[in-house]
Amino acid sequence: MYLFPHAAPESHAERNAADAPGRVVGATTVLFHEGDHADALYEVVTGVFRATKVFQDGRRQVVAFAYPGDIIGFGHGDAYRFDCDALTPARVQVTARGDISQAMRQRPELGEKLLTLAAGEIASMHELSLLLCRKSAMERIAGFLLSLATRTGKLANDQRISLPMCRADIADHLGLTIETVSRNLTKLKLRGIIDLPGRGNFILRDLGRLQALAECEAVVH
Amino acid sequence: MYLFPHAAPESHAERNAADAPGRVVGATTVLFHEGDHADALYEVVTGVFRATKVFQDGRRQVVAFAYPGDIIGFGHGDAYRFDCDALTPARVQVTARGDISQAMRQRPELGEKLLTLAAGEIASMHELSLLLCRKSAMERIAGFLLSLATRTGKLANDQRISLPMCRADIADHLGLTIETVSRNLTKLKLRGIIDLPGRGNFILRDLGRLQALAECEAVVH
DNA sequence: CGTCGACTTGACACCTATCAAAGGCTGTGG
DNA sequence: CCACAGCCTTTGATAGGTGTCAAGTCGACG
Repeated sequence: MYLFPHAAPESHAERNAADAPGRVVGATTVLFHEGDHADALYEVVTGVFRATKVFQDGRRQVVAFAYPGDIIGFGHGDAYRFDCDALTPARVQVTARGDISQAMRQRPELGEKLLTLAAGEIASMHELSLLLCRKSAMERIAGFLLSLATRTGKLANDQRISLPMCRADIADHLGLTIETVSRNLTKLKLRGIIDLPGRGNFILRDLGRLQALAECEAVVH
Repeated sequence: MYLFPHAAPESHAERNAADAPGRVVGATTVLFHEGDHADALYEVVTGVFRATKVFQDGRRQVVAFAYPGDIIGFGHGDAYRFDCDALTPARVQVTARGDISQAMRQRPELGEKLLTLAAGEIASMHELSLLLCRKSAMERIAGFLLSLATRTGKLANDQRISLPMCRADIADHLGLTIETVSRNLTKLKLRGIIDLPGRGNFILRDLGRLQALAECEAVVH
């Protein structure tokens, strides 16, 4: 289940005996800030994380949402390129970079595994760029909801799916505004394609029509 | 200079004795199609390649342009996820996946190098998603021109920079239309920020103002 | 010189951003 | 338990940007 079950010694500075299955963090906990020395990889065990890039003029982009099984920390040089914090209470497996290099020398097959994981990250970034190139807001939002359903393993009708991110996060992820996101979600609800039973959730009602709106294969990973 | 100088035996099916520094291909040569069995990595030595994803409804996205030093073929599973062809005459170093696995077992440090390259690919996909999230067409186009200047090592005024892709490629890369790309390039020319001396080239005239346009919105009609 | 494709330019409609205000949920304090 | 404050979300009106359709220009090539 874990990427490096033995790679990180208990004596590591960021560990303590209590968090055996990984480090436990609360919602809003910051894993790292842009510019921090990029010295670790994080494997999400439970919960959802958010990676955000803030521009000088105050605009924001949510580069990615990380779900259990995702690795956070690829694609940075010496310093992290964006901020990362937890949207929900969560658990992460932290592995120092040095430990990874060492482990790879001892277990060469680990390199291939890591490369596969990095390839998965590249694939999901491809998916995001495909989403962002869609011209209409409805296509992007439909595609986004489908990717959430897929990643949570609930790609079926009448499943309650968690929506841990706020409208602003969705908007900044898709290059839209809060209002446009809200309007289109309402439209989907009025058409009977989804339900919005309360904050933080939605329910798929007509998967087929949602896929038709997204109008492409909704393959994530 | 090359990633795997010894990894691929001369007897490999896709090799012949004539292409010592890599395989030579002409413009419009197709490296692979979407759906092909993904059995190789390609390192661009010279020339420019284009990775395109075509949707059922005929719309197209140019996922990436690959310049010398870039690796093509990360981020696919068993089958390639998009098409890839050459925009110019080019040379590529082809390495079979099997050779890579084998080489990694023999030289563990190669795994780290590959991982670094994959990280670079992830970083450039992040850049693309940042571009695509910009709301205005001018910001995206300015950012795209700057990335071209950077990648060709000509990030300075009065340098002639090759623009091997057509307007449609740029448009499909940035989620815009041909007309919008054309109009904004013309606007940049009228403002004296770039020159368009002929097809397939542009010249940076005012790097500072182009960077200002890419970073934030300063629209003067 | 003529044809063809790529590019440019123009007119208009639609979609989305923007500005504004109201509604609803949540947590806190009385 | 209720009232209130604050934030998130929804909804409305408007304007501007970009897509769409259409025509015209430029350059390459036979």
